[in-house]
Amino acid sequence: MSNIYDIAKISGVSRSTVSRVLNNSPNVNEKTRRQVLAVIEQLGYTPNVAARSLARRKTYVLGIVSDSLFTPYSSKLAGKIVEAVSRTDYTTVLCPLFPGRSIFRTLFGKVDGIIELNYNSLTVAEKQEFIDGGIPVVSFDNKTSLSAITEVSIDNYYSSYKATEYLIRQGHRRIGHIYGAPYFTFDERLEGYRKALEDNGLPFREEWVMRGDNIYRTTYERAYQLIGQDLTAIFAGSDIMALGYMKLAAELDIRVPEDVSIIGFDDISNDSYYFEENMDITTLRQPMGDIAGYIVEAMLHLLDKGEKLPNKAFVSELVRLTATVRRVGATR
Amino acid sequence: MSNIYDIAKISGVSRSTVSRVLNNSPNVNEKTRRQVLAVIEQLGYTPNVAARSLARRKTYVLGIVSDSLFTPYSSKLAGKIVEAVSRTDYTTVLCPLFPGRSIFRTLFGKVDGIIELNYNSLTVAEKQEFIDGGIPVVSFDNKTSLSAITEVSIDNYYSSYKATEYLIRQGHRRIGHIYGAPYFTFDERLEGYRKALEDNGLPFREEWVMRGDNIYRTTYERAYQLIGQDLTAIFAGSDIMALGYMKLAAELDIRVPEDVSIIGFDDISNDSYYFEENMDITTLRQPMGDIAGYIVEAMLHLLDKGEKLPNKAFVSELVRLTATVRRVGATR
DNA sequence: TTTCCTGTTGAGAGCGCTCCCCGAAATTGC
DNA sequence: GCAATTTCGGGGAGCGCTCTCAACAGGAAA
Repeated sequence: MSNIYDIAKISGVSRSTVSRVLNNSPNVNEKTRRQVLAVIEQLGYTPNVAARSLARRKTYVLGIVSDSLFTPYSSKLAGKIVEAVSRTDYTTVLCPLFPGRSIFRTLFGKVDGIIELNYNSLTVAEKQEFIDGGIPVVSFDNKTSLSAITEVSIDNYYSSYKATEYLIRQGHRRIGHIYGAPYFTFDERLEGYRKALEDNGLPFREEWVMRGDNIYRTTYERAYQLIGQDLTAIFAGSDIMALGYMKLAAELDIRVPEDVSIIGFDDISNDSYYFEENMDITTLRQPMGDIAGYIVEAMLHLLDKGEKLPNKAFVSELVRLTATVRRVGATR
Repeated sequence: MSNIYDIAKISGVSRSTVSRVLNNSPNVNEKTRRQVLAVIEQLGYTPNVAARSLARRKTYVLGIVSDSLFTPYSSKLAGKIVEAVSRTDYTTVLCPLFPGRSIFRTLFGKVDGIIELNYNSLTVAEKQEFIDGGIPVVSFDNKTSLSAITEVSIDNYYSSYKATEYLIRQGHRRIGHIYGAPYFTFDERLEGYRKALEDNGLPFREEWVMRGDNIYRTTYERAYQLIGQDLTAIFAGSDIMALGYMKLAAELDIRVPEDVSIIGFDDISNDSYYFEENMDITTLRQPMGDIAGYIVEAMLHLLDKGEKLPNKAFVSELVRLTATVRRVGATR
């Protein structure tokens, strides 16, 4: 491994100049810069991270904290974040949460910033501890309203509004909803549904809203409540509930989408081994790449400029899944 | 953040002694050690990783390389590995594979060791490059037979043997198999099945082996081949194929396990949102925790002692999944 | 008593980089 | 043509640690 001295010697400048080139300082002659750059390229030199960290008193590590990192949804987002971060000077480290041990103590001095992925992975007190310790926090899917934190989320309300409106535009008048669980995500989805009906002069009817629990099986078992209502469309708070409903529909020879149109939420088509190719369902897909990009951007702003980017809620994209959906082909 | 000087000053010794305590060197008086330790504990001091790395010329980072890290199976294993590593002095970093950029060049100098997760995530040449560069490699589910690499895998052969034997013990005589794809994993599973039959005096019959492709839908479509054979049990090369078979069986009013017993492979019950509670199926579950543990142990041996631990193949555990299987309750 | 251990401790140098400060060279203004 | 700037490059110190080497007790051996 070559170091900054080698580069300096070969290119005939001092190590200070090399350092300036590395950190593209403006105070270096264009010719000198090119010279040094050439040598760096030729030797395949990369700055030693440890030395740099030590000198700059920064770790260049971002911690990704999540209480359920290895679920399909989280891991997909985590993957995108890792990828986005790897294009910067930073690296990421996934921090499993160990009960009992203070997360702040384990991480303080080891990371420059914290990215929190799932709802309430960290308590408000823990987040505050990081902020007080000078470690910026960016949260996904959390609503703590700590002013120092950039909060990134899904615009459940507007996404649901759009979905419902889409159904209305298709001519549907009797649209049901499957509510997930008393949790802000599902509340917002319900609200979007309600508002869209209202804005389009359609009544919101309690008996058209099935109170579910975001579980496939239970939804299937209780979906008869909705069947009797003679609905022409269902907007489900999540894909798994949409699938639960569809299972019952299939048994009753109710065809989708001929007899009833379905819109789900979250796009699990890539996660489920079980997704049927002959299904025809529309879902709201989160723009994971954009979300990850914004999370990282917000973190860099906090880190480099000490400046908070505004909170942002991403609107999900309405996508139709038909026989063309791809399935995870993994062996196991 | 306090440093080694602070600790030294407060406990009235030199920083060398503190360093010795930190690295529990034997050459330090028991009383002094306790004194220093007390101060460390009191101040909540943690050694600066960057400084240590710089001085020791080690990064204390292990790279996890995988071409499909964020699939349920891989991420589960990755999670266990991250957890196991976090109990050591090392940390892990997930390395997304960027086509075009040499993985060696991106990682050299940044990691002390490489853990390769999926089959052929790295080419043999790439692995060799790491080894030549002094970076040890531990591979999961790879069979390159590079002598420097500790290869950890599933004992597909013996696991399948056990599963088939289990069926035979249950009294089954007409046992079919669903083969996944021309890939060593499935070849070994087929072999185990064949050998178990043979050892128990049962004939291996080509028409009882369905040549599948490890895809749910396709398996469902082709499973009729097996139905006509009047089999009493099926050993499927993977759970998704088992499920595909079961779908057809259900349509034909063939009950599981009353009419036909099924054993799958890999235990996707925790991954699939769709797993039915009223299913009754047996599967071969990989001992992920043990596997991760051994991978990390092997890596530490390579790192600390420069000594390769033997390759190891883990036998899967035969588990019966019934209504009690837990489903991932995640919202999305 | 002197010498030699052995156990324990301290001091120095250095890991590879950044950043501050200062001087030399190049450029500008008069 | 000379002084005043500006631009550019070099050297020193230091980030927090480890590691080698030397030193210094105090006890055992001679």
